[in-house]
Amino acid sequence: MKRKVSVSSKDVAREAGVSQATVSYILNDVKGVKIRPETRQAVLDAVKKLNYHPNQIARGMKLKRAMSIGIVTDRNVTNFYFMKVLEGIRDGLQERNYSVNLLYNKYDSIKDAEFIKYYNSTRIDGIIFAFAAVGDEEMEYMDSLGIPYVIVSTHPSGRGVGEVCTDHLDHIKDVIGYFKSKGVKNIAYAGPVPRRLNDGRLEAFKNALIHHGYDVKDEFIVLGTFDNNEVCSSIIRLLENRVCRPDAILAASPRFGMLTVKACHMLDIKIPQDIRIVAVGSSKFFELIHPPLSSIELPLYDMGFKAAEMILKIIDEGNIEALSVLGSEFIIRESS
Amino acid sequence: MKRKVSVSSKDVAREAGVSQATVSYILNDVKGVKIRPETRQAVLDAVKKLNYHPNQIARGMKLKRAMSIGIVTDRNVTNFYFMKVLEGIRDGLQERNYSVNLLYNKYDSIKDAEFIKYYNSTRIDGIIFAFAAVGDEEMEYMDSLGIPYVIVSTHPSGRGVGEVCTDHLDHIKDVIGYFKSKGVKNIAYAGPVPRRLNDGRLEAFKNALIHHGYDVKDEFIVLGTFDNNEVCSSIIRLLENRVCRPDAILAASPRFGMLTVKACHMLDIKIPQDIRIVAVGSSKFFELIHPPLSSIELPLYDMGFKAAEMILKIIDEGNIEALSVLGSEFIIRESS
DNA sequence: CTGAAAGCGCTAACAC
DNA sequence: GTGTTAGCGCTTTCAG
Repeated sequence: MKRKVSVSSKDVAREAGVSQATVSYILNDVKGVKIRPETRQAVLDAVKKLNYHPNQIARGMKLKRAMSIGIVTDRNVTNFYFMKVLEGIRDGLQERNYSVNLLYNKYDSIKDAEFIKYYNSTRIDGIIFAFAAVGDEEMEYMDSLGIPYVIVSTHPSGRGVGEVCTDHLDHIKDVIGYFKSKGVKNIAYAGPVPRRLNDGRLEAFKNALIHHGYDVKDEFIVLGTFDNNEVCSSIIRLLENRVCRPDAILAASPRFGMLTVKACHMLDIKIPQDIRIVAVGSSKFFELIHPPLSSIELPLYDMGFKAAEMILKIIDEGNIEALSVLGSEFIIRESS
Repeated sequence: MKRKVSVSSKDVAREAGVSQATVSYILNDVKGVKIRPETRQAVLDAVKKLNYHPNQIARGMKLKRAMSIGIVTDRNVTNFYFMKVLEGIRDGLQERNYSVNLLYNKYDSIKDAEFIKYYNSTRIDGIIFAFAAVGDEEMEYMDSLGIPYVIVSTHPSGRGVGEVCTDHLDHIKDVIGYFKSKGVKNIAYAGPVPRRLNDGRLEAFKNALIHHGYDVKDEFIVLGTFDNNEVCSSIIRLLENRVCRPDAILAASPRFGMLTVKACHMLDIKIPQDIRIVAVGSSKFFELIHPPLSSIELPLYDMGFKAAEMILKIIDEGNIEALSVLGSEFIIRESS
């Protein structure tokens, strides 16, 4: 399918009786160039009359910019997190007329990763990693090539630059405090087996227990896998513990939160009467179950928006902003 | 931040001792041009040595192609549907080296919709609407401009071209048949108030009832809004009906499925002993609740992949393929 | 088989 | 204030 014959700035220039340069000056509001009002008006009229749209590809070529940012994610990312962050990214980039180019994080060697190729071939000007597993090796490689990038993550890498994350772990203390205020005696933890060194959830939990004067008991910590059934069984085992059953559980992710509720349903344990549950993280399904699940909500949209601002700043100015930490919020629903 | 000085095809040509044209021929595998093996090898070596990557922006300019497809969605789309379709689209486009440009479906007048602007300024070569509300007006406008587009939707527009959808409604008959085989007497329906003429869910339900010899009873049809609490209350009212309680429910969407289960939990109704539930649609949360929810699963990934193929075909050949209908599948879990 | 050269639509010195 | 002009990096006739 052929594109309609496109009208170029040359056509506009001819129509308005000025030069191409003048058209460019006016349309891009170039500073330091003064244009007579009637000239400007003539050009604007011509633009409208001819229905002219600057060819961004040509513009990009001249400026050596793609006007596009690659957003890379792992394929198995929690949809909700990613979509929400994406919304923020989108809006942040949109303000500056950058577009979102969706990429996946799949490669054998970083050298032939898709996002590297895209950068090298000028299809994107920078990269935002949204909940993608980026290791030191990757970051060093990108640094060595001078590729602008920003990481948005729940587990900051600790590099302290080009990164946006959240203080959700700090709120675990609030949750434990809340449990305590409700007279809870035994608090359990259900979360994934830590797969990264900087996954601080379990540690934050333990510290919060100690902070509030609870003992840390290993039998109240269940670490689960990718397999939902396995996780569910583990939680059931925890809850069937006859000696001493926990009367509160902190679930380290939305998935573990849902599965904890599921386990309770299976055992006919009443929430929150028999057990209180709070999940770390956001999901729109928390409201769709009974009872609605309390949680530490992440500022996902804002994280995306901030990441967009950051990457553009890096591209424009070359200086990398410090780690940006945005605030999470402990939302009490009916499960706690 | 400045890009590293880029190496161009000119550099490669010089290095290999050939002309730019030859480099282009070799790298693009231009048919009808025979290259001597040693020349080809020399160029390939030079490419590797200089770490050359063709500038896609320049290429796009010459070819009058952005090598990018705009994916537009409503902002409030069900994440899971969209993400799954997106995966398919992504893989389909990737094969042909097209990239995914994410756009939102927000505008006052179609004339200044973002996706129109993107097309006009050569940032995208075509559009895939993924679960976005596109009306006749929009389609006519795009047709008049000759903009290539494809619609992926659960409710086909009936135009019969440039569209991919699924036969999930046909499986409603299977669900009712399944209920019947289990000795179910009263089947209820819970779904959203139809907002589009081509939303055939309720009608498919009624037809399926009749087909299997059930009566259509209005008091067993609950139509809900965006408000989850309202919907839940409506379903509870349905279930508290003393005269005659349904012993099976077809939920017309994942959200309604979840809310139906929630209502049962609130009333302590046992699933599937007291009531059987099946939802229309896909969600990864069906496995995270108790009991796991049976459903008619949509071929989301394949729909996306197909849409990608279709849009590229339209762009390349200008001819629009007929409506493509992909198969859904009734999956029995524990709730039915 | 390979090279020279034109030009896609735009921006940005540099002239006037 | 506005016009002239030289490319950006690529593809593609057209010559040889």
